[in-house]
Amino acid sequence: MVQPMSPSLPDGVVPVPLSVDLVLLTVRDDQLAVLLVRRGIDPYRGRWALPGGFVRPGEDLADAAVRELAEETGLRHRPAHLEQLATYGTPGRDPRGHVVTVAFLALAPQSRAPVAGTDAAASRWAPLRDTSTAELAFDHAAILADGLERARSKIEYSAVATAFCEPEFTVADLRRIYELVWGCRLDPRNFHRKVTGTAGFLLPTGRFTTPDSGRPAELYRRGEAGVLHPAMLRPAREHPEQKRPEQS
Amino acid sequence: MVQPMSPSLPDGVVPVPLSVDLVLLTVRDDQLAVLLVRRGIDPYRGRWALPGGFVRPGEDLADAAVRELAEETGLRHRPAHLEQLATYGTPGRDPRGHVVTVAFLALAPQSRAPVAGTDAAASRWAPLRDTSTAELAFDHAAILADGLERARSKIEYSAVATAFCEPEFTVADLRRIYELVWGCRLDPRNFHRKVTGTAGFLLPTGRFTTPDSGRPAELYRRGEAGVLHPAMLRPAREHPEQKRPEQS
DNA sequence: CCGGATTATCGTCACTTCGACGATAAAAGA
DNA sequence: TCTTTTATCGTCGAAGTGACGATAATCCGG
Repeated sequence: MVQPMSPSLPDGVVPVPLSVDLVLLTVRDDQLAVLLVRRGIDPYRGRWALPGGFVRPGEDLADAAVRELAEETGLRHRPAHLEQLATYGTPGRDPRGHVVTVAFLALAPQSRAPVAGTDAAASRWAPLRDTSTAELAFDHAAILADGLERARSKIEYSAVATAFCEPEFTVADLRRIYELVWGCRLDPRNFHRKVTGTAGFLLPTGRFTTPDSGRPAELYRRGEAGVLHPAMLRPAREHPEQKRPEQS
Repeated sequence: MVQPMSPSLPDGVVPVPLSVDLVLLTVRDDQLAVLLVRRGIDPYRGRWALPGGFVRPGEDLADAAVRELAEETGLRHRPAHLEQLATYGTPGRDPRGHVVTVAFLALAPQSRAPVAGTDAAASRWAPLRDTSTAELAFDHAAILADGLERARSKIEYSAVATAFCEPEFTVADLRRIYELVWGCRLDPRNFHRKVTGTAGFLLPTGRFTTPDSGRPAELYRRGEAGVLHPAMLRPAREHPEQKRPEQS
């Protein structure tokens, strides 16, 4: 019996189909939105799902996520932020058998995330406030909920909220991100004090916006600081009911 | 052509061997320690590694982690805390080919984690302060580092540090956990104020220890609160050099 | 029984940060 | 000029924290 150069796997190991799925969030039309694709094949044909697909042999997980995103939605750019979310392997989550999926959370500004490439009907930005997540394929509603919760908690203590912003943005732009992700209103004066007072968070450019109304605001770029210390405090929910920010 | 009852996978999907690995931490002999097992087969035969093994068909990931822990080390109890850490799938991390592993972080008190069952030489508690992680098999040194960092950050804002403790413990016991996990000294008075002042963190039992020296301390149980708000603050490192707590 | 040693617990105080909110600045438009 | 709008700066009390003094409750050795 010939031994291969590299040791072989133990007997009885049953490999499993492994996929990646993405929760890609952006802010679009003053709403937090998630990218969905319409499934063209069974199971769940015609249903909306998170973009994703199967990992190829020898492919890194994050690479597979970026590749699937490009293939399914034609997005050219890497998302501004990409991190692993969790792995879902509960038996029965896929009717085709024991399929395990590694979910990623991605954040991108609207300018880097136009939906083009494949046909427009196959993918869309779903605003989160009025999307019924119950209709998503597989366990994607749960994955989306986990991704949202990760995003909500992560902007508390890190600077990833800038991943939603264009390269240059105002303090009000950033505040709107926090308000939409958290679903609450923030005091403009305290928010301004917090973000401009944290060393390394924002880099002033010296240039200003020319708004239709109101005083011009200074433009900033992301700073080097990856963490916020102390953390930005999410206002406590007074009531269990979801508080939404008002639309302008 | 006969269609099966459940839809089949697309052509070209190559399944991947999927394993689970555990970073099981405990406090033992006044030191933070991780459970390691000695590999009996190639690759890395004879090297120390994190406990783990391959996921069986139709098996849930967390179940696989608990099963492997029981099989390899004879631990009878579920760890007091078990959470998914991350999934590692970089090509080349396993010389046998493209093996993807889902890592878990587990915390347990020493009383629930004696190493027995299989032979003693096959598993051991490795104290973290003087263990060379460079000798671990596969990419387990990186997984261990990620698990440690997760534990360090998670005890800041959650009550999982009590997972290291016996059912009843003193404030000093809990403080020692924080000191060992963070590798620093904490002020006993401020720590006491913090943990007893956070509603729902600790439940007083009314009973007391009978120590060899010093005033008796009250015994507490874990409370219902899963989160600490505001968070317990980890002292800032003044210097990049690692500060270790002194031994008694 | 009386200090000393040891550890637990309570108090104090200066400092920082935060939430609430008033005041001012810089633009557009009437 | 006056109002509107938005951005930015200031102020004040409440709460949390780090540093550390004071007290309490147990040992042990005289």
